[in-house]
Amino acid sequence: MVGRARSAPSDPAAGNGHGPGPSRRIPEATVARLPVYLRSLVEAAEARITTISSERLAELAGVNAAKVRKDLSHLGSYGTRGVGYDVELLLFHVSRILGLTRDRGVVIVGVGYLGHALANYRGFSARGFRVRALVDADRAKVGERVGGLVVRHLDELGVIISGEDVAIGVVATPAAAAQDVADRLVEAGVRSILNFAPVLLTVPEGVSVRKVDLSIELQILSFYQQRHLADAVLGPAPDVAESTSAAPARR
Amino acid sequence: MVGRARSAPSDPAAGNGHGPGPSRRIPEATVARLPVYLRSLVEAAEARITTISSERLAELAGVNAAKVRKDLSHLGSYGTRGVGYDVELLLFHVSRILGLTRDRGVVIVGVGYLGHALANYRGFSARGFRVRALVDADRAKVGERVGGLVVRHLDELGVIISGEDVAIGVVATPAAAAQDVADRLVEAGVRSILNFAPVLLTVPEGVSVRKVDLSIELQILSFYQQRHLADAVLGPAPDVAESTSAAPARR
DNA sequence: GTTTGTGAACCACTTCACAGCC
DNA sequence: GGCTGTGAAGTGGTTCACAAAC
Repeated sequence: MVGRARSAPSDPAAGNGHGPGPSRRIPEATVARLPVYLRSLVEAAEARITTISSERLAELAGVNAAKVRKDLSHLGSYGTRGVGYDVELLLFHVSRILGLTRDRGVVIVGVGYLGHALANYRGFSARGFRVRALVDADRAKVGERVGGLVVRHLDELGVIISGEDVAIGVVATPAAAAQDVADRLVEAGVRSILNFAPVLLTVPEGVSVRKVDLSIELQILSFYQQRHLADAVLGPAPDVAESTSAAPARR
Repeated sequence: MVGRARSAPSDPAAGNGHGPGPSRRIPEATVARLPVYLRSLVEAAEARITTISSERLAELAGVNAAKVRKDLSHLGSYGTRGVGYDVELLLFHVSRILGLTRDRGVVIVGVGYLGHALANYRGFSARGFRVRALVDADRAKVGERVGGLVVRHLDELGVIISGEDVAIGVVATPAAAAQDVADRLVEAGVRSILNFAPVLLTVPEGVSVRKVDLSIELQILSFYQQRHLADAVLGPAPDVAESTSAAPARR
């Protein structure tokens, strides 16, 4: 999702591979899994587990153990052979790599049903994301109180972002407004955008966009469901099996 | 996300490559992009464009032209050399492959803020997804009217699913309830689940799960933002450049 | 004995580059 | 001349399998 041009072979920020500090380039696929490991580690810590093997962590995260080890090896060498990983230590390093040691301000643009849901979502604060402002283009909504915040007008975006230390912009507007909102966010200095509108946002280099599109997810499910039905009718191929992101078992 | 164990080389459902009907196995990555092409094609059709090149479609979809051609070639040979693709024809075939020619019933489980947002989301019906029922475990919410539907109790799930022709279940409950809800959906015959709860769902083989996790997306953005800041401080490597899912330009 | 960390093999996907067809 | 469809090459990611470390 977030593309990243590779840097030159001589990376000045490259670490030594086991000391503190981020080591080398972390693959995109690994980055996308770190939050999943983080969640599993938090669960383990809450269950008073102090040490965890790649095998067990893989199970909790729904991936394969070799992948866990390779992923974690990109962060440094924080495991102990014959023992496993110290949960608290790993928790700390994964958080650090993800940049979760400092809080990050979030502004939500668009206070429709989705904006309401996001403004009231508890999961954000748990990981250090603070919703600092709600903004809407509709003056009728300005002044309304939602999730402990007062809705402000879109035109104030610039002031809000510089004043409130906002790092991430969430676009929860209709498709037609999304590009304009993204432009304003970028203009105001936001370099990370989470887009819920079903449109392709165009942003300058250096700005990261991730998109969440309900309708696309349903269409993908529809494809596999249809194909599954076809298999059932025609008879599946000798070893056909459909599994899931959730079910690591691929036999 | 939706894993798919490869079938044996001798696939009985394999087509001939250009006639009607689905041809061979379509790569997962391609499936995930088809909805994006579909959206671009709808836009083109609305703009009265009758023919489109892979170049132009790539631009609209935010990918590279060779990828568009390879992706579309998996569906069959629906373009004309020297001309491009007929928009309506391609629209039809992409819809067909995705299984969007028939409507699909959706049940939303969990009528909190997110459930409300989903129940009122317009984007569903446009692609043939019909929200047929809303369900919640909280009896206080049962009977409430949301988005034109009356909330029913979770215990009625089985009856609702068989009675209303529901193909897809959307889990919009708190994390703690999600696995139980998924089990009930599967039990009732649902084979496609869209999960918004921040937990790993375990489902039997043959059931597809796709997950949408807000908090994970924010954490990924956080990683790239932090890394970006580090670059700025240390000075980027000679040809470092950060781009986006939205910006195909990778120079 | 157990479990990590990692080369090497493997696989899926992307991109190139051009033959084939309009 | 223009654009698709596709082998071939390239890239990134996964999985295997085992030596090293406890």
